[in-house]
Amino acid sequence: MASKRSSWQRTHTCGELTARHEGTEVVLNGWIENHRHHGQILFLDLRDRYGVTQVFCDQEVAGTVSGTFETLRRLGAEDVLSVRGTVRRREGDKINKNRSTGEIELVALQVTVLSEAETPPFEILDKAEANEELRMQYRYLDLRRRPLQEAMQKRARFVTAIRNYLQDNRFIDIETPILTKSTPEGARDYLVPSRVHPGKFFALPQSPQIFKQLCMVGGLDRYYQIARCFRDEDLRADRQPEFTQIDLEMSFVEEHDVLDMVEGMVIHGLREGFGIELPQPFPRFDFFEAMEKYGCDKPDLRFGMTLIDVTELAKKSDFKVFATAVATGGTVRGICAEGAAEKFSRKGIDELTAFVTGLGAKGLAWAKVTANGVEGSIAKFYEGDKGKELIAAMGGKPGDLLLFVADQKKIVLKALGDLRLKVGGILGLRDPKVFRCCWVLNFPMFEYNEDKGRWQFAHNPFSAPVDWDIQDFGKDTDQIRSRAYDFVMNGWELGSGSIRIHRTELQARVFEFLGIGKEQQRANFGFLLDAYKYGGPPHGGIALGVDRIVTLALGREGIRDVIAFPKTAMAYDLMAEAPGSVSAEQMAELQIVSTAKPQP
RNA sequence: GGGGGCGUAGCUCAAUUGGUUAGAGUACCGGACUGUCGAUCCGGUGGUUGCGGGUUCGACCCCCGUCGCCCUCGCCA
Repeated sequence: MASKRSSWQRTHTCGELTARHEGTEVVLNGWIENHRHHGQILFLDLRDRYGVTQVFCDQEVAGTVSGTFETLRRLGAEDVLSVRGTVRRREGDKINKNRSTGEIELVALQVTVLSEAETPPFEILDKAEANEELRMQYRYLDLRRRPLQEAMQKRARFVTAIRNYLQDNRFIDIETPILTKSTPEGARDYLVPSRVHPGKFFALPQSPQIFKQLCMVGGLDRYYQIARCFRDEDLRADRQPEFTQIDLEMSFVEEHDVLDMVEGMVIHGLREGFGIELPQPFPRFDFFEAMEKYGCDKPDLRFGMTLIDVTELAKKSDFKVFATAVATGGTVRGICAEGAAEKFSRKGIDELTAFVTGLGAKGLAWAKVTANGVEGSIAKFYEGDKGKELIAAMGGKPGDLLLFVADQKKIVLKALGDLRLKVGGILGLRDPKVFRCCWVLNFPMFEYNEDKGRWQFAHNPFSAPVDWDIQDFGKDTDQIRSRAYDFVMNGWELGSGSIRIHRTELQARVFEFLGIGKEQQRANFGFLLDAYKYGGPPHGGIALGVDRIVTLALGREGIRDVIAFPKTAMAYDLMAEAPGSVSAEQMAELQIVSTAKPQP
């Protein structure tokens, strides 16, 4: 092995040399991170993926090849270097305690300049000082920064752990088409023109959904894929036009089979990938339960402060706002912020009030719990026993802050759900180093689209209803539940799945109910409906967003921070300058004409 | 598609609210320096103030348009 190594090639990495290598002769390769010149001696910090090692050079050291000092003297940041030298132990205050390699340095004997670098457009520092636009344009330089290196390494470790777990559980890694068919439901598709079928287009998959279900019909029994998905919608900090899912599907299962399997997978993946230990089991909430307790369908379980219904108490209240809300069919609910009375001044509460009114609430009623009762905006309506009754209902104790919203239920849940997160954030209860997972089950099957004036899928066209034998989807439509579930961590929706409809007849009736006619069914999903005619097994699965999981696990700002080559919010690749123009010949070959106005 | 923020030296920012030669730190270049570790000290190079137009005696600053980046609502079955 050693004989195959060229003289300039590294024997060690920049992260592994320690005091036990003292006296050995080694070769390191890496980038110059920093250089410090002192006349007769100089120091360099040499960086690679594994760490940073200080290189020392003295004009007069025995064994130094002539010219070594002069070469190092003229080099600068980001030049790529091979250094042969001797490992020397550092003593006393020469030790750098901030580095794993800080107890040694490499005394340079001979150097080879592997590549000289122009002054980079921004400095390669752990803390990103250059703006993100510039860093995306020179992403290959940004990738040299330790936070990105860490993200890429841990992401890979996480994905590998997931693969191992699924492999060990008899899942088969199956590739599904990237060139597939557009379906009008759901997100906007990315399209690819076909040359040999002029005027026809492939679509890039929004997810491998249909194909994984066909894998079940195909008897593959347990499928998984680390799958790239594409959606042409406007972007956010947590959305990219292409993103990665852990996609899986299982045959002959019920909800708990999928949930148990995925729970084990997530625990294994976060442990192996990031050293995170998740508390088990993950609580499982019914959709309506989650809405009632947390005011949202993706509860952040890092703290309590659940929504409490005080409608019964409000009914008999002298406080008109409460009484009126109840009398007009509304509800009154509140949250109890433990020990928060001191932390919110009148001005602070005014800000919370502005926050909830911005969400559609008419106002925010508040009360600080004291030893004697309550004080605050509603105190005069809650003197004596009434106040004690309210405090008891809210589970309050002296020093707590009670916040109430009275309105129609939908508004109350939204306002308090968001307020809970905001107050929790202000009180420091949303620690990014704490991780709490849960499941939300039995989502409504349909939701009413006001604009289009019709019902549509709330989740996924293939999710089975809780009641297999349901006959009429038009009756109490908003009460119909599907066997859909979401995986949630720290208030982020990280995965979504369901038990599927595996019977042609039921699937056809769901489509019909939504006004998707026979012809359209055939055109869009014909092959899936056909497949079920030939024996589709009961099955279900889930897809989890890899980018979001990694972002959360590493405590990063957005998913761009864990994607090697991300795009901007305008779905543009600043580095590759994609999308770009194509030649008239290419357009002609595809029989495509652009109607876009030429850009100056 | 709507709302908000930002755009000044390679990079990060400032410029007394419209005033005369647009500054600082850092990077870079040169010099000094035998123990630094974001070295220090001395000196130097570096500007189409995103772009186009307008108002004004005078514009980084005000107005209109435009481009780009970020956040957000809509959207994302």
